Amino acid sequence: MVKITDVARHAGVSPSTVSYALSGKRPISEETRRRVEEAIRELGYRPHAGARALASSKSNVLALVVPLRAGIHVPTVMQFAVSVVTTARRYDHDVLLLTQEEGEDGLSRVTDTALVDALIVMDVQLHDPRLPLLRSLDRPSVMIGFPASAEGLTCIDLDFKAAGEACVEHLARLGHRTVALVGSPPEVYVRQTAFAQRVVQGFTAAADRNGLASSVHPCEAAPDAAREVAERLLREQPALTGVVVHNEPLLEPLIDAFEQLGLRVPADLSVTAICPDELAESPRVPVTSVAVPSAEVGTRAVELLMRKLGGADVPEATLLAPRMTERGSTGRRAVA
Amino acid sequence: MVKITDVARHAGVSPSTVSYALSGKRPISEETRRRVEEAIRELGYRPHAGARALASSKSNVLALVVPLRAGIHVPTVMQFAVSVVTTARRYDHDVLLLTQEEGEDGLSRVTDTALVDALIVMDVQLHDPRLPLLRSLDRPSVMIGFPASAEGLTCIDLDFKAAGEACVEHLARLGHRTVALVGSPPEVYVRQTAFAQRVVQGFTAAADRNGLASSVHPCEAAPDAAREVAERLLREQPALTGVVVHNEPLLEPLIDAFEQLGLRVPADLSVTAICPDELAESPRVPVTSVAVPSAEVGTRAVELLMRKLGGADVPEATLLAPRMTERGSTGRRAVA
DNA sequence: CTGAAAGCGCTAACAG
DNA sequence: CTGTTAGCGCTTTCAG
Repeated sequence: MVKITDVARHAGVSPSTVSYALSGKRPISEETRRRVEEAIRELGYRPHAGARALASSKSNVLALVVPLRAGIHVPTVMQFAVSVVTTARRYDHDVLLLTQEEGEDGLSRVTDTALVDALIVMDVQLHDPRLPLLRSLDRPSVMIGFPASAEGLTCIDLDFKAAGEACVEHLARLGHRTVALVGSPPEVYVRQTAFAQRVVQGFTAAADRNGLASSVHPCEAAPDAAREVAERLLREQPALTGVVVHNEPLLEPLIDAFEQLGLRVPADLSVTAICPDELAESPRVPVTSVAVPSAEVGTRAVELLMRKLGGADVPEATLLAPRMTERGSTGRRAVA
Repeated sequence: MVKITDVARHAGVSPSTVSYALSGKRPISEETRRRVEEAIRELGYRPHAGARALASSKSNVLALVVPLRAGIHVPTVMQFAVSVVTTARRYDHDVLLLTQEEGEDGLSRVTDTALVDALIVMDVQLHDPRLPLLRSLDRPSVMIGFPASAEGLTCIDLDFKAAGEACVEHLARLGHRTVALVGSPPEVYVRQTAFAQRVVQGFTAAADRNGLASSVHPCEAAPDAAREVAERLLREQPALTGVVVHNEPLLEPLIDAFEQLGLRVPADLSVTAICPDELAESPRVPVTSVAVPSAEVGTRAVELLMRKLGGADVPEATLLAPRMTERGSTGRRAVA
């Protein structure tokens, strides 16, 4: 293995000069830098990560905790993870993958052993048991999602309340008077995952504000459930002309179910969704939707973390404004 | 930070004794071990990962390279990753997540810097550009999938050829005489991803062996494509009564398409698939399938790696035997 | 069965 | 602008 002393000797300088040439933490003359760089190239030198971590108290590794549980949309998690890795690399960091399963012990383990410098935690609950731990840790963290109190922590996510509102406002503008929200599976609400509830809040508030009749339906992510909820909606709200779907796997089955029940989208029924853009684009009738911007959330989360690692202050809460794209699934309410 | 010397002092022993108590690399008296363990507990000691890595030349971290490209089934990748992390933890290892995007440089970076002890590489191509690198690396690796030559490397995957055969044998046993394979998107074949081609080989060989008429249809993973290919199949092979689907996202849309074309499954058409079990279970008609056992592959990959890290020899190729589960989508051919 | 001590390879004062 | 040097915290000979 070629080490820093080898490079130093080869370049005719001291090890510290090589180190500084690499880190840029002190000025190096043009000529010296050139010689060092050449020696590094010629010898194929790579600093030893462990030695670096030991000497500098920085591992340049971030931990990413991914959820496993029911009701989370796997491709979204994956896209998020990839975006975290990609962005972390731009800041010369790597990413250690942890599962939710390891729980709080996992978090303290990787921080206490100095394996990682900072943490990104996904799928945060309103009263997440990890909150006290994250507060007490000496290392910075960023949470995806919003707990009941973000005091002393840093959170980021799509503004799901505004997303719910945006969908309803859009439907209201198109003249719809009766709307329904088909939401996440019941267990998601029971766990008090903030984002699901915030969609409901936004949906309901906007409906009330606009004088729309509205109802909310948590729903399992199975095709049968789609059929069921579609039937129930038509039975209970015959005047229904606008639907907001916040349940990724259900989007297509639900549209199918409505069409099989004789409703044309968007002629008879306008459908909007809160979901990743790719998903909204794929159904036969592309769906007007508010994007769940996983990649952007991942990028921004890493950026926040980097600023914290740099000692900067960052806002406790970062809400990404919803971005709605009109596609073919919404239209003006047909006047009876 | 509490360090090993603190623990040693607290327990009235030397640092090396603490180290050995922790690693078990030399015998420790009952009494001493007790005192050390208590000191560790009382002080909340955690060994510094970097210091360990430096002193022992072992980071206890594995790299996992995940693919990003089109045509791969994201939930499968995710499930695999989770199983790798979970299994790695059982062996006291962590997992560093790398994207395919980083390419060969990424691999050499994490090994040269001694960030990781070993590598797991997914989505291996027949003539994967990373093969020479993996061979030259001084650290063990395991590849998911099979390249043209596994000489000097270690590979593991489902035996896709046998899987293709199993599907056809099953259909043949049920009396079907004309079968078709709806395969992965064309780009997957173009990239020469071995698994896709091996399914074709197995499918074709078994069909020929059983005297069945057969055809193969690579297919985009879009619902429209499902409709198209369904129509084409019926047009070109009117006698078709058995279909093998090796294209996860297409499974449901394809069944829908057949049914919309007036074919009942399994009364008129038997459908089998090669896909994760969860996917086969979810359609209205649960699908007889050969499981793509991502979790098992992940577990086994880590186990292979651990054996290699332990200096043991492992087979170059590990083919997991296909496991078929009969569900509702296949039946005896109706005699005309 | 245990201890002393020499590094592992790098960073960051400190000194010039 | 550069060099010297003292650690960072742990593992592992070597010695007993």
